Amino acid sequence: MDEPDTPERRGRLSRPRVLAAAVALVDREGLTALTMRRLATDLGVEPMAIYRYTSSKEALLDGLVEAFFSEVNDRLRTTADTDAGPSRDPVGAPVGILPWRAELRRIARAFAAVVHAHREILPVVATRPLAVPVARRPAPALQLTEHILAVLGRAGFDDATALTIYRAFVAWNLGRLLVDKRQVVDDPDEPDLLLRLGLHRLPAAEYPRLRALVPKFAEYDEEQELIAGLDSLLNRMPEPPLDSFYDGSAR
Amino acid sequence: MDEPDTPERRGRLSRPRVLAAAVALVDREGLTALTMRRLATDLGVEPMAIYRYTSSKEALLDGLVEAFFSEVNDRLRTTADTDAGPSRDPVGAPVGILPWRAELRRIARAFAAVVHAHREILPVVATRPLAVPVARRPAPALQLTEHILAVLGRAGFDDATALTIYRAFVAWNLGRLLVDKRQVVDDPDEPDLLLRLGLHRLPAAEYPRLRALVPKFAEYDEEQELIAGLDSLLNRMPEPPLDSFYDGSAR
DNA sequence: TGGATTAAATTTACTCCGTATCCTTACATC
DNA sequence: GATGTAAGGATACGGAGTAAATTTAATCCA
Repeated sequence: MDEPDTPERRGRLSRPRVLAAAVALVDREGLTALTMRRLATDLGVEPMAIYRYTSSKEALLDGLVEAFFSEVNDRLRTTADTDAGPSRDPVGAPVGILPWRAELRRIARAFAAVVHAHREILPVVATRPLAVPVARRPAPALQLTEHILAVLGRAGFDDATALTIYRAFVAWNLGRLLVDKRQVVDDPDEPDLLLRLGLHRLPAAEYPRLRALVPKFAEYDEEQELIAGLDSLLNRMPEPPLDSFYDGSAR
Repeated sequence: MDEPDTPERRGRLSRPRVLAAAVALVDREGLTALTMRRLATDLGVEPMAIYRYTSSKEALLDGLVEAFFSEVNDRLRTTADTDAGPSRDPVGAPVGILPWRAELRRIARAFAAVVHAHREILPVVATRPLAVPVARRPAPALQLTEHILAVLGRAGFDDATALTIYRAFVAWNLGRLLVDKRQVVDDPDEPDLLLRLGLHRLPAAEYPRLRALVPKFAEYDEEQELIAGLDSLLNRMPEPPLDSFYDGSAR
């Protein structure tokens, strides 16, 4: 009523724009800053306008998951670990080229990279599937699942084994990242290491080992442990009956 | 002002009582039902009364984590998988008796059992540590960590390896349970399997493998996969230099 | 015994959140 | 140009978390 009706009052918004703003807001100020009202302000719009592009706040969270997996898929499409031509598969450039183990490693790395690129996205990605049935998951998430199952199928695994591998793969990735991202430090501004870790709060009598080890909690190579654990989980999977078409390196 | 001042209007509340009510409420009606006001009603008290026992709602969530790990520890104390006398250790009955692998298996099972006993606790247990520094975690959680590190120390692992095992252990347990508890079904009341799974929502053209496999998503043995994966993660850990005092069965 | 002290719980009230409902505006179409 | 429609705005309501001040009841000490 007051605004000079700038060029496009109409058509400012779109689902991608809304999701992008939501992701940006969460990245900048954390999950608790993500409110419909705040997001509307960021978009220069009244709160209710957002509801044209997402039906509720819960749906908006699923939108974050959607954006997350889109980014994972993008990364898989563009950053091939190997040299191979393009592919028909919506996910993963070098389809059918990499042996299945290597492809799963590649996916794990992409997943981790996107998690690290968005500091507070992990809790959402880890917990929303507890509330959303498979068939209603965001398309990009389904595409990645489809891709993984396709890779395992092509490698020759039967259905049951493919699912077992899939579950182990997802569980390990999620669990690892949840552990990697756990907050260790108490007050990051404190210069003294002991105080920073809040060690004075851990009585040595009750927690001797913990007290001794906490200072080392953050000293490890995340990627190395991610891949090492993944390999040990995958190595004890029964080999596919007619493997080694794409993957001659079987253990 | 109206109530007949039943025996004890004073001293009705206590931290354990508040936490128990919170757990019960979440178990009965889910996490979203847990509001300060609702919890107060359940306790027969005005909302602000709760703040004497927890400083905020976030603190209340940490209280849930506290209650959770208490229960895990209780279970470890009382349900020994083996016959051994009592122990001084606050956690785990047969201290130093079980080889480290078996003890970790026992803990994993207890953890899973408690998760399954409280349908909506997992997201809280999985994500709160992302916000709470180690030194401020609830005592029961710290006790369990201490116990695990002690077991690994006694088994002869050096600090770095013990931490690596600890991280892998926690990550696997959390990840597995998050995957186990993912919602598969769309409408549980629908008698037709296809509709129940919402398969009509998954176009076969885009998701051929997914569509074929979703009906088998829930057909697996959770405990078997939990333990199998745990074993494969642990088996590739470097053996402790002077192991085999308690654990002669090393690989 | 009886007032003072203190702990426990209530009262009141404020701000912010999600969102239902209704309304206005501008564009596309004929 | 009338009309239908889609995008966004205005208004409003109930419920959430919680700060602050207050009442109530037990405890302690004279």
